Amino acid sequence: MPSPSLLLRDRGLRATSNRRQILDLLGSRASHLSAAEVYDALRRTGERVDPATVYRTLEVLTEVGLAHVVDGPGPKRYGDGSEPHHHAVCRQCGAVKDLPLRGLADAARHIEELTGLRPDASGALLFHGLCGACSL
Amino acid sequence: MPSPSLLLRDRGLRATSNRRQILDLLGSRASHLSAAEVYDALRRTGERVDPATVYRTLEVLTEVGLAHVVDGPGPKRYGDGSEPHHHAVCRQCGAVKDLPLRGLADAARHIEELTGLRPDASGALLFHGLCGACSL
DNA sequence: ATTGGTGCAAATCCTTTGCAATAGC
DNA sequence: GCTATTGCAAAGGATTTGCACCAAT
Repeated sequence: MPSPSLLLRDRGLRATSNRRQILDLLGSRASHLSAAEVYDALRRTGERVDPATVYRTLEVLTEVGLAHVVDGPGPKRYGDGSEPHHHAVCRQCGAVKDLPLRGLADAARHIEELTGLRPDASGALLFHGLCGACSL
Repeated sequence: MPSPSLLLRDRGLRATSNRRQILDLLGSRASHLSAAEVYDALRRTGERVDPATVYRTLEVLTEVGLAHVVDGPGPKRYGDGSEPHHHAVCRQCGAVKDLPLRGLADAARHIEELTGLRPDASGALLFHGLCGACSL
């Protein structure tokens, strides 16, 4: 795994402290994080950061493929940009789980043929339902 | 197809003018509509409505299964509550297309076994990508 | 030195909520 | 008549933007 600084510079982005830390954070967490959660986590480490920068950084990381977004109820959630994968999202609390399924690639291709919608590089399929905690 | 009034009363909801019109609107449009679009459409017909009522109505219709929500970039989009189906969402403009695919039900079941996430009655799978207009 | 990034503050977009008035049953 | 539903106004959460300063290359 290349260093955060290299990952950034390879895509024409400056390797600032904020960006390196956010990249680290997304890579180290199993769960997906909202912008607010990223902000809180960075501040807890003593980093001087502004919410606006967190939003801008998450956006630019997503654009260059170092992160990915998952839409759902509440705020958007962000995950790292490593291997493409699919997601399961709780319709109530917005929690996101990764789905390491290859099988769905066929379904995705099928959909592309039908609709002309070009699949994302990042996880293309989203599964909606109620997570364990919310279905009690 | 039962009348809007009946659909509503069967679920314990009062059949108000707003609700009937919103229900009609969702049923008559092929595309999915944002709350703002629903509001505009109603006002154009001369109906006296408030945005807050549109939001409340769309929420309650979704709760009782007469409508369904699709999360994506920008505002939430709402569609009718008829047969369960899947969706394709443009990551850029948020446009929603229906996918009348039965085949994906297998994928959904597979995911449920793996994650314990219980599938929605409404379309459970979301496909993300760029629509024709946005990929130019 | 240049230019991309950042903090700060303000603005915007989308949505929810409290409450008195109204309309469905 | 009782109570769900509405309009209005105000608040709230999430995100974006303008701009002067700062820092990575």
